[in-house]
Amino acid sequence: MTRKSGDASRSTIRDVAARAGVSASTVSRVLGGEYPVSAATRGRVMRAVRELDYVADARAKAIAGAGTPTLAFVLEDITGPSFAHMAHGVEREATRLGHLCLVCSTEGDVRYELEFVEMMRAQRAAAVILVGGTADTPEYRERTHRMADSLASAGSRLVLCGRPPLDPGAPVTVIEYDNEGGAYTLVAHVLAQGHRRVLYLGGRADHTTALGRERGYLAAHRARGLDPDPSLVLHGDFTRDAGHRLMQQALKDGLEFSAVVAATDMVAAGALTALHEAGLTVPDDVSLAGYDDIPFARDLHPALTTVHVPYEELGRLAVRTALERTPGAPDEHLLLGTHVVVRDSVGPPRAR
Amino acid sequence: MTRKSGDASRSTIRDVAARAGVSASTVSRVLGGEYPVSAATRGRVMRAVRELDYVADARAKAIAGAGTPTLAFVLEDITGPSFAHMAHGVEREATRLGHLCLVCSTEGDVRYELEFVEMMRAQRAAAVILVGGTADTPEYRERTHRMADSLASAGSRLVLCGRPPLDPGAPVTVIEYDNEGGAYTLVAHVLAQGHRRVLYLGGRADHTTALGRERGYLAAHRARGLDPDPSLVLHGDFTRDAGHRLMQQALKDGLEFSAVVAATDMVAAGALTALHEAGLTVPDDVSLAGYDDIPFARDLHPALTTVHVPYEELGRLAVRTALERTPGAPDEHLLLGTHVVVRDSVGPPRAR
DNA sequence: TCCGCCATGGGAACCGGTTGCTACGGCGTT
DNA sequence: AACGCCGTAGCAACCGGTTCCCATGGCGGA
Repeated sequence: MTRKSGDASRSTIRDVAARAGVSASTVSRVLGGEYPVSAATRGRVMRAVRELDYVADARAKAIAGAGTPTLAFVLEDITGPSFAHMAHGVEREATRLGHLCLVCSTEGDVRYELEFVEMMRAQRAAAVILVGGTADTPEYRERTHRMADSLASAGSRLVLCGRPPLDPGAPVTVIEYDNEGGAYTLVAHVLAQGHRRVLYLGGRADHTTALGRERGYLAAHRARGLDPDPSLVLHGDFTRDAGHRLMQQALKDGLEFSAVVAATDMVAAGALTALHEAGLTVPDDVSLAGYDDIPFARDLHPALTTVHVPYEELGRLAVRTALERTPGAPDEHLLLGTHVVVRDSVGPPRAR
Repeated sequence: MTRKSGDASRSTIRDVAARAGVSASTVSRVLGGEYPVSAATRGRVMRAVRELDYVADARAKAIAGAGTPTLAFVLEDITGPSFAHMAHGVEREATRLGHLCLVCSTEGDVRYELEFVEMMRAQRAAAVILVGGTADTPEYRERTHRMADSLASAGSRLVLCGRPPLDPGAPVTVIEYDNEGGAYTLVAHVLAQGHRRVLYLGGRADHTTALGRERGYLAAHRARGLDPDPSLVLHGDFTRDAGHRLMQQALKDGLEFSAVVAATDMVAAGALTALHEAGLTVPDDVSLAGYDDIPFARDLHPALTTVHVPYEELGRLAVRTALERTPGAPDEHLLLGTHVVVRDSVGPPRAR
């Protein structure tokens, strides 16, 4: 059992003090660096620190007022590319600003969200960031509003990142992107090619992100004086499997359409495979578009026309905005723009 | 400024005690739930808690011995699909076991790793999990060995997840998968189709993961009595862009090969696009294989033959093994199996 | 040579909790 | 009616730090 030297499970500041022959306050000051300490004393202390391999307990520091601030983010599933990019932005900016990051995923079970936020409040997180869309229900709004109040009254802050605002009055920072606008532009582009029956492969029917995109889909139709056939909007979730399944079903049901807009690049990928499997070619037989512009999108064949969303920037802004906020200030609400990336998966409909 | 009720920035247990007309210890006991308290007292305390919207400071609890344990993981970039899946496994298992998760990403800058681990040690994390491969240098091994000792002597534990062990003697838990074996089987499969010149699109030349796969590539050749042409192994990183660039370059340089094995599905995706752009078809003109089996792989066209790695399981095992470990026990080293999933991107070479 | 100041280090209170030990009061026994 | 027990709540010590405030000692200046 000859471990380096400090084999006592954990040494405290008093152990260091004893070994250096000084008081605990002196050790604290040496480590703090702000207070004048003689070179000799500093040397003795540092040696003791090294010999004991001592690191001050961050929790004790925190409680005493010093200590690294912490920030928390909650998302549904880190595995989804858009979530991952937002998380990445959050994490990068947080560590740039010297914050630690706590993370939880809810696996889509909305009840966990409440629980997690409560834990984060107990951790005295400087901000709690809810990343990505969610199922929107009156109960959700009310619950989340309460969380926002709780957090605010504890000097913390609730941030909605990639999720629409709650009812006005909730003390929240909102960083979202123009979800509906992106879909609108994308679908307008598809319609401009001459398509009249475009299938929409949506996410869950009550999901804020899916709904926003669906609204854009509908608005683009109406703007052209078109009345979209309700039977052309299908719901699933945001996975490639959902896209695959939905597309197969639509084909099997003999739905009539000349273009497909998927709620997500992932969904589009699954749909594309189903199309291929059915012997259809894109975009000659049917056009296909996605949403998110994940790196993979250009490697599909044909390269996927999609909407670019600045996910990472979204995450960065979420933390920056929340952390730099002055307590009295009005609630911020940022709306980032999106743009469609035209690649090869959308073309004119086959002449009939 | 009429916020709910507790607009004082944060209420302490003593505030609650005062409001309920009891002592702080009583409040603690009511909240703890283990100690007998009369119904009347409990009621008064709970009311005060509700009115003040009180939550006990988790850091203070932790320092006092109660408190939620924490676990930390460090990875290069959450944005990579394989990292994301491991992270997901870690996070899920950690919360299942009632642990909080701290996360840091190093952005490939290995120096951060040390810094982060030190912070995690200060946080008294129950375990620190290093997720994914890394650049392997003598300095890295020595540094990491020291981290392991530090952590061990503080009652914590260093876990290597998806990364090979250090020199024996380092107190580490290692959960890795058969990186080399997977590559061996995959390349053997490619060679069995009759290919003799297969291009290897590798990651960074000193990266443990890239190297393991490269070893498998070489071993498979040798097992067949083949001596692979060194000019056929190219290095980049694990992104689709690297795959795209490397493939373009190889084509431009007039390298001769009938199959391509990419270090990663991402790399394969970029390579596939470059191949398409050059007017080549897969697998008729050239075969292509990847590694990782990310969900997207089957949506490439043709569907990608690749090696499946149980990433999520890897993450889960990392935390379970580390947390369930009994202090005296010998160091664990788990090696998970991989298997190749045969899809449509590998075929016999074109008859010449 | 004496005085006073400043540099330096220690003591103790405090951060916000938990918990062992003790004291008190009400109840059931005999 | 007196005794004793038990259920309940409070005091105080402690977790591991930080920091305010004060004491001490060495030095320079007059």
